[in-house]
Amino acid sequence: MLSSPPHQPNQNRLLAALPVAEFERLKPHLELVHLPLGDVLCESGGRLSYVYFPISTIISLHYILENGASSEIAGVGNEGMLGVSLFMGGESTPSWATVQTAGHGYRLKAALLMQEFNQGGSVQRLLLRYTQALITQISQTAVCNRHHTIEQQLSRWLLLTLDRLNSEELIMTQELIASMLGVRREGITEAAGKLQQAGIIRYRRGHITVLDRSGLEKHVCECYEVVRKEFERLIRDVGNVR
Amino acid sequence: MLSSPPHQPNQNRLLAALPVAEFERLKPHLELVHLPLGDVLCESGGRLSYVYFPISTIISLHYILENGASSEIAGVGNEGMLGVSLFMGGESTPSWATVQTAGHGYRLKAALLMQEFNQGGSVQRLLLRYTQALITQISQTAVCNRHHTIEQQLSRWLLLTLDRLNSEELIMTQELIASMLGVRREGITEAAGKLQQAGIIRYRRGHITVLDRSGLEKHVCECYEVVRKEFERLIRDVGNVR
DNA sequence: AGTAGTATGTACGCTACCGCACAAAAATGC
DNA sequence: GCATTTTTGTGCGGTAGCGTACATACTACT
Repeated sequence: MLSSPPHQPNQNRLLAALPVAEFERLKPHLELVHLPLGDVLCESGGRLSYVYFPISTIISLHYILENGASSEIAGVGNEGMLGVSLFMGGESTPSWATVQTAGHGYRLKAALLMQEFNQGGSVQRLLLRYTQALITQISQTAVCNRHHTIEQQLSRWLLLTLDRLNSEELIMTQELIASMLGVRREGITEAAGKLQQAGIIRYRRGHITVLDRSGLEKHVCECYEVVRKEFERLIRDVGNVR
Repeated sequence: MLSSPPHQPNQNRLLAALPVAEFERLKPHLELVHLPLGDVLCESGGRLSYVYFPISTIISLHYILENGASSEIAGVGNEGMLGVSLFMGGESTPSWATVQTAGHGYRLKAALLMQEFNQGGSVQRLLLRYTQALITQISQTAVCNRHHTIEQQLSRWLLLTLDRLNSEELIMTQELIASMLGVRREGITEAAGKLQQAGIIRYRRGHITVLDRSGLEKHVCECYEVVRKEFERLIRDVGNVR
């Protein structure tokens, strides 16, 4: 691996949406970190000492059931942050947070975020709007789990993941995708096989390349678009908030 | 129907959890309303002019898909409120809100709630904690949809509904329950039949009576308990918030 | 180059749930 | 009381996805 690409806090869309004054105030406290695949940032019921603003990493929020089964409820990429339960007042959640795609992000001491949040104003407004977008994502996951096929769900998941990366290629085994969607690995093999035969994706041992994004958009269920639009609506420049 | 039972704002646990000063300030503005079954309080993308604090009514938050299929993502009873999107800053959500159980509740002009919320302090803290509990409920619904049987989900749904009512009897057709859970009506007939044979419930045309609550608790998946505990933890007296 | 380990492909029987069709029973209205 | 409507019961073929088992192929290590 050659030298890392340059990272800047404003590559996180949430941070970038902050007014200049607040952004500059937070900036000196933002610490660039690399998050390796599979890293557990928060266990069920655990407390975060930092909040994370992904740049090139994706963090998965998921549940693990008593029988060992698991499901992702939402993902967090450069459009968002990990740690909303802090300012929501619960301090912990029953979900887990693990690194789904290795990469960089900025972290910020929880206490500092709370300090900003409690001043009200733009930071608070923005974080709450982001949280609402997260609620939409979780809700849509619930509905999609109920009514759509694995192939549709895989398409949704791929598009959402793609939107969070600048690349067309994801480092991701079928096993891992399966555990995100809460289905069998074989189910992903089959669905991915269909997408590959349609010329939409190509994959090889842990690497999935999307060849035809618009083809994927034709395969996906409505859930993708609902989530995407809601993020667009809710986390544009906070100055636009009436 | 004889005279209605007396209703008091503090029968809503969220209102009851407010400090006295804030409660008294809101009280004169709370308006008792009766909500009939099926009433649509908010369509997808619509805005609320009031927020609602259920007493004996239950409001269902649900999605309707393009193909007409639907699923509940969460319910709102006397433990909560309808309208979190207002203070979350989004003003609308892609979900619908309809009355699942007819009954009474208090409503409050959206502007007045916003005024209280924006003062920060206890009201804000409590509402955000409630919103986090709502997120847990939605998340657990997503996971439950994926991994548990109709019988388990029905049990979960019955218990959550019972907790919101003072009665052991729900006015509810199997058709309606099916559309909440996003499954076929026949699936509910079958699952309910099993519960009836086990002596746990009894039903007749739109009335379901729970005979053996602890039996139901043995049938249910873990999802019920996770949601219940999280509500307990998050919306006890707001004075307990550290 | 050979080997161990990991990732993917495939097959087969099984189950939960679906979609549909229709019968039976209970409530409602006239 | 009788007809209509609504709700619930039941049956049947179809299917998506599961659990299991095992084969194949790619990668990495020595």
